[in-house]
Amino acid sequence: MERVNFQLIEKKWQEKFISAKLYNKNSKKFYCLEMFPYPSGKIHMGHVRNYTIGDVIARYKFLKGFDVLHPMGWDAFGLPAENAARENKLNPKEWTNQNIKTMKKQLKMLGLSIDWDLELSTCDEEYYKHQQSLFIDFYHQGLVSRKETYVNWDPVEKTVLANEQVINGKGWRSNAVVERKKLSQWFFNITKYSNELLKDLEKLNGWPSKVKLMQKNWIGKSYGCEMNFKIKQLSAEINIFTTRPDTIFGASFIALSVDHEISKHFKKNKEFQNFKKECTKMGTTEEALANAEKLGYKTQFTAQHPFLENKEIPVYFANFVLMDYGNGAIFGCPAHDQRDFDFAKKYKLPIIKVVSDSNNHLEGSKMKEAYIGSGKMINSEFLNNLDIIEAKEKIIKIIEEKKIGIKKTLFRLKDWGVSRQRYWGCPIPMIYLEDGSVVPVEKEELPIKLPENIDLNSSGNPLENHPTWKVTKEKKTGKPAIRETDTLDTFVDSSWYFLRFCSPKHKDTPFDIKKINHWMPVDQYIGGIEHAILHLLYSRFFMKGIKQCNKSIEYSEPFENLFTQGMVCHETYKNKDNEWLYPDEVEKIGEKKAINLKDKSKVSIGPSESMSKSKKNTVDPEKMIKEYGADAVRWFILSDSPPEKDVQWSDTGVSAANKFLQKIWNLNHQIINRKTKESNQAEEKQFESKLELYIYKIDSSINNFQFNVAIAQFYEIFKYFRFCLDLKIGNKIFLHSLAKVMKLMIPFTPHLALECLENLDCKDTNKWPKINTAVLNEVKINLVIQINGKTRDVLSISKDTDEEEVNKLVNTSSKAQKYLMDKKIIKTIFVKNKIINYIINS
RNA sequence: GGGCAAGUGGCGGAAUUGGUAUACGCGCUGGUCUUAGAAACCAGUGCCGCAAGGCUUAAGAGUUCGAGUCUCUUCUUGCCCA
Repeated sequence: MERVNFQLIEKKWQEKFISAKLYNKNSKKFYCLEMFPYPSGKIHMGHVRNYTIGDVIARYKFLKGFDVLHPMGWDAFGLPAENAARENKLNPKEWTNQNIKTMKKQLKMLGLSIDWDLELSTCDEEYYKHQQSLFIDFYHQGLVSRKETYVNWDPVEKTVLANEQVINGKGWRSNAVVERKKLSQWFFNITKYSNELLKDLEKLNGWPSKVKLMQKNWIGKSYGCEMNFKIKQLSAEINIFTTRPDTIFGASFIALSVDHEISKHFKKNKEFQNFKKECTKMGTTEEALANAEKLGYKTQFTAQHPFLENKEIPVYFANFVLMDYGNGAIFGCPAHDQRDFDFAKKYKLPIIKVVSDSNNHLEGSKMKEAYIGSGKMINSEFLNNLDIIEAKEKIIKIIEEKKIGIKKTLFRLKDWGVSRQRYWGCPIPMIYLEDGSVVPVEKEELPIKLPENIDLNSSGNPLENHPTWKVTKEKKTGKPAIRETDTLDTFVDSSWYFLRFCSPKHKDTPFDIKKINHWMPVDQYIGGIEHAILHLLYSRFFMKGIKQCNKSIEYSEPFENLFTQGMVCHETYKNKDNEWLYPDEVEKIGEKKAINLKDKSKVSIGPSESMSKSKKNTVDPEKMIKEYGADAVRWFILSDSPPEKDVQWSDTGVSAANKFLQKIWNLNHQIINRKTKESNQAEEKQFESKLELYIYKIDSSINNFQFNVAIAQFYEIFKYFRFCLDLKIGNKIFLHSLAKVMKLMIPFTPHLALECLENLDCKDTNKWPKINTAVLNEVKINLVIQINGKTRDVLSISKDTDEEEVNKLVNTSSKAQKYLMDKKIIKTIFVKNKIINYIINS
């Protein structure tokens, strides 16, 4: 058998793929983008899957005649570089650049059709300089502001933690109990676009509905009203917000945030101050608030119920009310809100039922939990008998008429806090003057560079600790100033990189608007589902913000089509001491049995999970490429599962891929050396039309992102080729058909396909074969004969045979006649090209 | 607790969108070749049955000439939000 040396042909073709230009044909554009990687060290199988899928699409579209933009870059800022730098005594920049070098080499080994001339890295001054410029533009447009908010504060690391860095209320690294701390932070005012971000989701027909739903829920539009409550003991009003004004007659307390302005009356109250301190020990996530024990501090104040003259409602401070929700004040209706219910139970407040639950007629005082479903209003004066939606509308109308409140729309979405007390990020281009004012730096001063000599070993903010970096002057006036020492959240870096790719070397401004208007929006964006909310939402916001700054930009949504691929999984292994083992430390000796290679002891096999370093269930792509070849790795990662679902990595699977590709190579040789004695037109025609059918199926499978189905078709095609080798088919037709199929292979296994095509002396390797739809109709189809809905025989007939003809053919089917003999046919159902079903008396 | 998605052989999965269920791959079984193994090739492989045939898409019901696909109920799993 002829065998191919994959190492050799891969090297040969990869040299031609470098800086692959898939454009300049001046035809329709196609921007194919995969989410760029974080340069963590080496590529992992998740990258292999992501970039293989992208490469199939890019190469396919190119062959289909599009001008394809297919760039790659590096999401290069971020905390791991600082941690690694501390451990390895390396500068974060060096560490990052080393990783980029390694990973770039590895990506090239996969044979991707990437135009490396467009490469960018977010930690390059040439990139972040423009990001600082965008920040200043946003600032001038009112899209950036500085606000005081609560953050998760790690008292040991002396830094702010993101929500995902808080694990069980403790810092992920220090393990210290996280505190709630008020800090002045920079924000992007993403909430200014809440409505557009929600509304424009409807335009995104090429997005998975799952992702759109997640974004919709995240933005969380709801409506309710503001309402004023008079405080009896003060000449003051409390302005509350509620989404359930219909439950006003069930109100039994008012709960305030400890930061509500009423708290000024308790400045000297020790008990209250202790309570307030207690509240700061809680995290800020919604989940933390929901799960925490509800605590309150009762004030001496009471509020007048707006509709019940004789009713006064006690006022509490409560730990579950935050200033940034509504106005830091709510009214509590225990019967119909679980948090309020918990609170009322604890402080023995009345529980008044105002919505009837038709299945459960319990008194409020006997309820075990809040009822939050729908129903008719009860105990609610003029709202009685309305359902809750009608009641809500009616009460808001009355509140507005009485001028004690106003209808309001509320979004769950909060402004995007971007300040990070970190070194390895984009410096925020703002300065603080001595008079207390905060101003942006002049654009000609950009980039504000990170200092090279930095101490990362002390706690606190490294830029703040730097002896000289923050000391500066205002350019215009020469007045002394202090730089902002926080850096930007790395999500900012990835919120506009897709724009920079359109003109990555553009000097004076972040991008060449003409280029953007040509290439944008991204026609196909491909990445992990884990970015369904934040990255994609921030990028959508940036696109809208950038459009606000540059009116000549023609697009307000960055990603036309989105594909979210599943993860790569592998079994997990543990040794007898319950420690994780890597797959290559283990030998499998059966389906569910494995031994430790080191000492032959028993290994327990755990469930297959998403590959992660912590569970050591990873395989090294580079090793796999060296062992089986890049084409086999690409082939396997696409073949085993639909791309949107998780895939199980299997060594036997990739080895099978390698064997199959060898067989294709061998078959190519067989066909080149094939000699035909005679040819038969009918057989040739059948051969050609069947191939057309396969080509058609592969084409539509690629279009539908069903790469696993496309690959199954290839297996069938080559099986069919082998079957036809001995038929009376002229070799010219064979060679021509083979070349066609090898072209279809280019997106999947570019090295092998191009090498074979070269051997076949095929010149136009940049064109997808044209599908001959006329031939498709000449293929024989299978028509099923059913009797009483059960399949009894199958007819192989030409397309569009009519009922009369089919009936005649049924008469020749002995299998069918067995059931039809001596029986009366009551009814016949005939569906052209599909089925004939006879209903008989049985 | 709410929302969404999904459940098909030993395993990964396919099914022209209501028309032959189990394509294709892995694994397994038998055979050819070989001193032997590996590789390669050929055949078989949902379940019951010697066979004819019957049964089968998480479970149950319904609509239909016909349901993996549509509707309802139940169960299970995954993801997101709480």
